[in-house]
Amino acid sequence: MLKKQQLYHQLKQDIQLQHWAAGQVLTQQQLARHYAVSRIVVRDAQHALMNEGWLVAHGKAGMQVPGFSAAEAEELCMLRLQLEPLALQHAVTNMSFSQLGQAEDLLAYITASNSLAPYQRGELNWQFHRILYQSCAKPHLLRLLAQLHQQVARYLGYQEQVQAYADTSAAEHAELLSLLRHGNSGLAVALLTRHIAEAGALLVQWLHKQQSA
Amino acid sequence: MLKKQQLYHQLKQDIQLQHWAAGQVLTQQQLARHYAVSRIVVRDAQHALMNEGWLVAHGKAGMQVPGFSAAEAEELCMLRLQLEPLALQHAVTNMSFSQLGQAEDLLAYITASNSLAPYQRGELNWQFHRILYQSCAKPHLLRLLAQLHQQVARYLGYQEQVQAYADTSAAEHAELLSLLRHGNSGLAVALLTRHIAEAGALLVQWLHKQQSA
DNA sequence: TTGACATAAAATGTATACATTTTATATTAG
DNA sequence: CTAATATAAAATGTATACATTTTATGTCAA
Repeated sequence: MLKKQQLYHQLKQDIQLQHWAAGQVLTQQQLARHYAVSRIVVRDAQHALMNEGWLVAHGKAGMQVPGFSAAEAEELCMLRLQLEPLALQHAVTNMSFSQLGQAEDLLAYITASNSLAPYQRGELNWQFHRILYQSCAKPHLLRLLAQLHQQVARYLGYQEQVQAYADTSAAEHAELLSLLRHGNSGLAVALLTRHIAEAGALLVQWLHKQQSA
Repeated sequence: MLKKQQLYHQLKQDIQLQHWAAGQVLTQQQLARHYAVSRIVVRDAQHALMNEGWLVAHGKAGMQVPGFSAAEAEELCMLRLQLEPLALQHAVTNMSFSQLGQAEDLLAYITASNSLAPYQRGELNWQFHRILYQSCAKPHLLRLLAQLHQQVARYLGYQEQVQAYADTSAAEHAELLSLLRHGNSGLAVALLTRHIAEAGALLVQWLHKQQSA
């Protein structure tokens, strides 16, 4: 049941795994034949993925698989940098210990599971951040951030070094939680800012190297 | 032809004109019967409007017409405040005189047409701002801003005082263009910030009065 | 009366069929 | 040979029909 969700996830995964190459134009019929579902389902999945940046409109017919660019990654990182510290700032005043606990559980789970696909790791990472921002009580801000992370996620399958960075990231996450638990919100926001900038810089740098190779 | 676009605009307008009241749940069948189109078309229009905040998901079936709240307006304004000065900052370095000219033409048109519906006025206002931001070369930022303005637009039909504020707004727009034309980007960004904050404060204040009445 | 359960009604998801638009192909006039 | 145009192929938009899920209704036992 719920073929729409199924196809949505399948198609997203296949794009990430480069089963459909960047630049390729995917038509409704093509996908409907390939996945053996009706075009209606394909249409819905395509629209959903377009809203999340996994596909881009291509003239009148078909949708195109977008490529990767350092400039885009840099833009996405800049937007995160502009919005996430703000979210945390508004969230700290209402944050509960139960939320901190949730975040700690998730962090423990992430560090424990050492064989995650980049996609899953990215998703869990976003869930961790979202727990921290949740209590900011700004639904639109949270929605924009969710979108941004969706689009960043597109790059994660690409980024081999995620593994190497995972330890640093987890350590910073732990420190962030510690600062929040002790009510040191100023330092927490500063650390978060540095954390996002760092991850973004690594990704952008890596993309530049790829591009020149 | 293109019934989808037609229904999309019609439904959006009918929501803004409160033909469909806030809180009401709109089902596919209901709308399909009312507008005499197929449910497929309704589905597409509903999804598009949901992505823009004109409708919100309502459990498993139907979509709900959202209400208005000062808190939401304040949030939207805060996000504009956080992102638009940034967009202008990145845009000024690449801005061309032809773009400034476009903006001036649009401003002249807006001030000349004195009998615009709130909806049209809001749309033109966004187009003016977008011209200024265009050359920032940050497609995702521009997309987020377009979304934000879409959602702010929902409040414009509501705001009677828009007429009174129109003159102030136009004057500030003119001053903004003047500053940009003379390369005074620092002051331009500062003015833009004040401009957005001002408009937001007025709207929020007005909503609070409405709420208490 | 209340609550659980069976049943009917209604709404949405999905597939197929048809209409329209777009795109590619081939043909012909210049 | 080029360019414009007519024509065929393919893709999307839209409507209808069917399947599944959800929601409301009503009955019956405790």
